[in-house]
Order: sequence, then C-alpha cells, then structure tokens
Amino acid sequence: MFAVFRKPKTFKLRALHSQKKFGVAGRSCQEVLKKGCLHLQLPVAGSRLCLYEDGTELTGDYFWSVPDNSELVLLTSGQTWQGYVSDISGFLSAFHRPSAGLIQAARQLLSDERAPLRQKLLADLLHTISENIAAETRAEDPPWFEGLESRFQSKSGYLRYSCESRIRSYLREVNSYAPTVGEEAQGEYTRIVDLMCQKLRAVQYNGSYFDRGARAGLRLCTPEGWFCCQGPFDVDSCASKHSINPYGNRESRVLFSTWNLDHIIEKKRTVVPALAEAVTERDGREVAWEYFYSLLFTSENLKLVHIACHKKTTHKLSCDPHRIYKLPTKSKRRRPARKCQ
DNA sequence: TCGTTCTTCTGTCGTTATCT
DNA sequence: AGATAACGACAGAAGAACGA
Repeated sequence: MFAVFRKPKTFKLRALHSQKKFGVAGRSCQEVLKKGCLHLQLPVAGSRLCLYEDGTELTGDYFWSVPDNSELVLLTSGQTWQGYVSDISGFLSAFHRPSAGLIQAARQLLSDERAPLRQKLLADLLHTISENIAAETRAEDPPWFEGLESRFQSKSGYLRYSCESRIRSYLREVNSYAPTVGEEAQGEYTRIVDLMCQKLRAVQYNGSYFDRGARAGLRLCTPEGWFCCQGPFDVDSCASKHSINPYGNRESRVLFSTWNLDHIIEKKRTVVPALAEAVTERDGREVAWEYFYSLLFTSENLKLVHIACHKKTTHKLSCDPHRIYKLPTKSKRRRPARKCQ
C-alpha cells in the first residue's frame, strides 16, 4: 500500500535532554524528521529519530508499526540516546555506593519538598541508602541497637535471639495444649513435646534462620542480611517483591518484626490438633513426632512473609495422613529422656 | 555470692476473619 | 454493624541457670 493513502502518523517529539515536547504528524520517517528539525532549528543532515522509551531508531520499516502518539527524541549527528530505561538504571547505579554529597543533596531536596509523592520517593530513597548494612557490632553501629538490652552486642546475635524467641513461643503453645488431650494420652503427649524440646535445643531453636552469619542452608537471608518475602502460603512467590534488610538500620530492624513466620499447614487449627489426635488414636502405633516437629518449627512448613502477604484465613490444608505414624520397624532401644520444660 | 544472661509467662497490639 | 476469635508478634516481669 502506498503511504500517501494512509492517515498520517502522530508523534510527540523532543530534542535530546529537553523536557519540552511538541506534536508532529507525517507519512514517513523522513517527513517527521524534516518537520522536527525545522521546529527545533536543527540540521536534517546526520539527524535521526529514536523512541524515547528505549532508544530504538525509527527507520522506514519500523515507522508504521509503532503506536500513534509515541514519544520520540530527535538526535543530531554524534548524539545518542539509550532510552529512559537506561536513565533509571544509571540513576540506580549512582546509589549503589552513594557518596556523602549525594546523600546530603537528597536530604536537602527532601527538606524542601512539598509534594507527597516526591516526598515519599525521596524519603524511601534516603532510608535505603543510609543503611549501614556492613556494620555488625554495637561499636560499629550504635543507633541500630538503640532500645535493646546491653547484652546484645551484635546484630546477628539479636536477630538470632528474636527468631529463637518466635520458635520458642510455638513450642509453648504446643505444650499448653497438653491439658486438653485425654487422660490416657497425656503422658505420651508430654513425652513427645519433651522430645521436640530437646531437638529444638540441639539446633538452638532454629535461630539461624535470621542469622546472616549462619551457613547457607540454615539461614533465610543472603550473607548481607537481605530477606525476601516468600509470598502467601498458597502462592509460590511474592507478587509485590517485598524485601527487607533488618541489619541495615534501626527502622528496618523494627519493621522486620512485623514480618511473620506463617505456618503453611496451620499450627493452631491443624497441626497441634492433629498431633493430639494422633497420640489419642495411636492404638499401639508410634507417632512420627519428627514429622510434626518439621511442620511446627522448621522452614519446611514456615514461610517468612511481609504482613501484607500474611493471609489469616483458614488455610484448609491438612497433615499428610501417611506420615502421622512411623512405619513398623524393628524396635529401637529408647534412651531415658532428660527433663525438658 | 552476686550480677548477668537465658527462659518462661503474661498482657497487649494490630490486623483480619468470622460469628451473631 | 458490632462483637469476638485467631494469628503472629513484642515488651516487660519474674524466675532459673550460669559464671566469675
């Protein structure tokens, strides 16, 4: 089809590094370029048109396939444009190792800022770049420890403690369920709680989950301390890409306490009642307490989630009926259990 | 023995789901 | 609509264990 029969294509055009746009229409690349150069008082020779978005050059073939009202940049000989996408990536790399001057400049901008959106963007940016992630001890980063007991001397130590204490509270809940199981089964129930307690002590209540210094398989974060939201219990990943580094600054540390360890198969509604039932109905069989242990206290059944990804509805999941009792094997000699709790 | 640290327990918070 | 329950967490108090 001849271009002359077509409706002209419309564009928004600007010069390199200029915020001012103007409308241009034309039936060919050349026509738009000529009009643009005329308007901007630039030479046509050596000039060309690029998409503002990603810098793709607008050529004869490509001309008709871009959408109407696309934004273009007019480049003269020697000028280049990689698109605003590269602007963002350039902007981000400037903050990878921010200089004191950069931070100061951002602070100045923020203090004069009235518009809420820009205020938020600047505040979030400052918050992020003013993190002192590498620091680990109280001496290296005193503000991080503000409000914490003096016994906490390292960030890893505190986060390890906070994880332990979460896991401990799960054990306490399991234990507090004991009086509700039948008279006959209570002894066995408390014996199992006791075994779980010993196992938890052996692994220090899985405090390593929050400890960036822990071995790779034992922690839920990167060696720098970044945690990523694992998404709602019934979804594979976090659509919002939530992430946090509680090691960064005090605010992140406080905010991290609103992140939850969510039991995929629910602790209170499902796992604990199932354990109680398994003990009551065991009928000579041996309860596979390690299975329940893994559901209650380990990352096998725990997801670390941002509060927005924490669904409090009933999960409607149940324990695997095939894993509740141990398979009948040759009897093992039982070691006397040490008192626990 | 005394001070410190660990552990347990209680009360509370904020949010969301569910019941009345 | 309002009350209630569940979830997951935290602070602080108090008791237990530890170590110089």
